[in-house]
Amino acid sequence: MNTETSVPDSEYGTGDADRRTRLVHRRLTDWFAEAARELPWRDPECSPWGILVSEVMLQQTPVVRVLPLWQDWLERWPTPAALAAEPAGAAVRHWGRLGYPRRALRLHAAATAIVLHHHGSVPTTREELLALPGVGAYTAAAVAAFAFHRRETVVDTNIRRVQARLFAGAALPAPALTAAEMRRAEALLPDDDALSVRWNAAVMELGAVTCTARAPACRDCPVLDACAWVSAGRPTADYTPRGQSWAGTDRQVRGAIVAVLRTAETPVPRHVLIEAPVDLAMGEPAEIGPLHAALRALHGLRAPSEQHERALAGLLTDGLAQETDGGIRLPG
DNA sequence: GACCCGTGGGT
DNA sequence: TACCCAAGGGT
Repeated sequence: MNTETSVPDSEYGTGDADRRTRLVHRRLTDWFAEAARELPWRDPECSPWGILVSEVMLQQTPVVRVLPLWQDWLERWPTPAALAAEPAGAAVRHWGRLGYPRRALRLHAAATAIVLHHHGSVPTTREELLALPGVGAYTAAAVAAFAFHRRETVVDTNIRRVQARLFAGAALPAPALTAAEMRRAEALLPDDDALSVRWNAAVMELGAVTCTARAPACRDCPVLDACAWVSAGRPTADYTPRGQSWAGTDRQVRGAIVAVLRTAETPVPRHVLIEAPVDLAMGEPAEIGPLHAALRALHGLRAPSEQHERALAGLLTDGLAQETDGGIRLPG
């Protein structure tokens, strides 16, 4: 262990945290200091806006797919004001295939709110952040902690899983976040502001790269000897997660429709979206345009146009699409 | 609390 | 192949 990156005992405080907790604090923050991935939003020069954008993009989306989009996004819209100056449809268009395009809509709305209510600067407190569209309990705490160095109880899926294993001896956390988990996370949070930020980042990182859901790399774990789950013989989870259905669902159709709208230069006639051929021949991806690629995604759906009608109606209701004289397009 | 919301890579 | 999973949020 690199003692140069080790945190002095004094920084851990002498409060009620017991010896084991302090040991885990030190092990994980030391491990993080040397093993952390160099992600651009972790750069000390990264703006709070850059961090907020990263947190929204990372909601339910792996880092590797966020990286290129985050770079493009920040170059195009380096400030909340820059994004707010554009129509919401531009945000959805440049969201690309990141998934959950409503996040782009909400990020645009958040940028607008930041301009209107915060003079264009990302607010610094958890409460203010929580009021922004698309910012929930996790994201508000994460931005307050990582952008503004505040002591916040950050609880994401990684932290939940690590703590379930390390302290509860369970393979997986409960299906939904519980009050008990929140209390445990609060109790584990180091008193010191700066250390608490590192702690949050470290636990999250451990869950992301080592203490993973599927095949945890316990060999590489810096707190292996303190892990209750390992001590218990790594018992399996006492429930089976419900899979996310997709094939044949409205979500699939919505995704295909938005994919068409995203690449369309002009409004798309309604009938093109509703009566998309379900038996469109499969072609070489390099030989077909984005429009056809999206339509191809509809292949295999037994869904009649009724489902397309429903999906489109949902998109219009959600503000992801608008109807004009010429047809359907992204919101203006 | 249950359910819905996209997309693609790993196993 | 089919299923699991990913720095969640909103209703």
